[in-house]
Amino acid sequence: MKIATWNVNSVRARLPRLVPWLQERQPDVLCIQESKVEDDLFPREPLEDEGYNIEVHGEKTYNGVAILSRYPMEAVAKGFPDDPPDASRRALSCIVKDMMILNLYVPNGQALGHPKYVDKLAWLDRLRAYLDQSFDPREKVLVTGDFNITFDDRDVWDPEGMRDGIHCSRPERDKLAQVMQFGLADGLRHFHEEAGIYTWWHHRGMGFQRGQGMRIDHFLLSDAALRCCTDIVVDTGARKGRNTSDHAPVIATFAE
DNA sequence: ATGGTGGGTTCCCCA
Repeated sequence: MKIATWNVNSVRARLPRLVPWLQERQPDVLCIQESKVEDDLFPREPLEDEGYNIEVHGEKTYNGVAILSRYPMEAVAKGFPDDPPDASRRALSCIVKDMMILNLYVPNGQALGHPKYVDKLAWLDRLRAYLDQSFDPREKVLVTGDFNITFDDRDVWDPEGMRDGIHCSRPERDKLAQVMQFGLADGLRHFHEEAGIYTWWHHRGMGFQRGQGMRIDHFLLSDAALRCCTDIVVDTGARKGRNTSDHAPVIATFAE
């Protein structure tokens, strides 16, 4: 089974890249972030035509998550249990086969000290509480999406310049570590230790062409999920050329 | 120190 995550930066704008990518890579499940569309305007038909069931939790203009799955999705849950009705749409979970999947779009945070940064840290506390409340670390649990946080210097093209920058600061990394302590491992690092594996590059200033990126899209796996995972790779090919997202997809493969 | 690009739907916000 192949499970992928991709911040598409608008699912409607990305359709001309997304549909051929699905045909080429044939993931069984795709977790989408930044769909940027209300649920009743989500482009269901061209994706259903590729053989996917679709669950959405979106909003106008900003944020939004969705899951495409060739297998039935059960126990679908939208947002956090304590979300107010107007909360930004950032979390969507379901069970596929025996895997609990949680798809996240973690707040960006903008800059250290910004009110959005404070919100980001608080949101990560609520994520940990949600895991404690609704997930079982002894089961196969897969938490994926755009975390907007790097783990360490290997994930950053300019670690010195970014030392206290957004996505790299100590408080963000500490909050991510707190989430991991639920019983989750950084899946990609189980297979690939080298520095310079990135999932995001700025659209500005030829970031991708210059190799100026960060690894901020992750697969966090419980022990049981990690045991049946055989590899996790970034599909940098999807970041090449025109009309791309600023993120590349990440693909995890599991033994059946 | 600043700006550069891209998406949405704004007369600017967000990443």
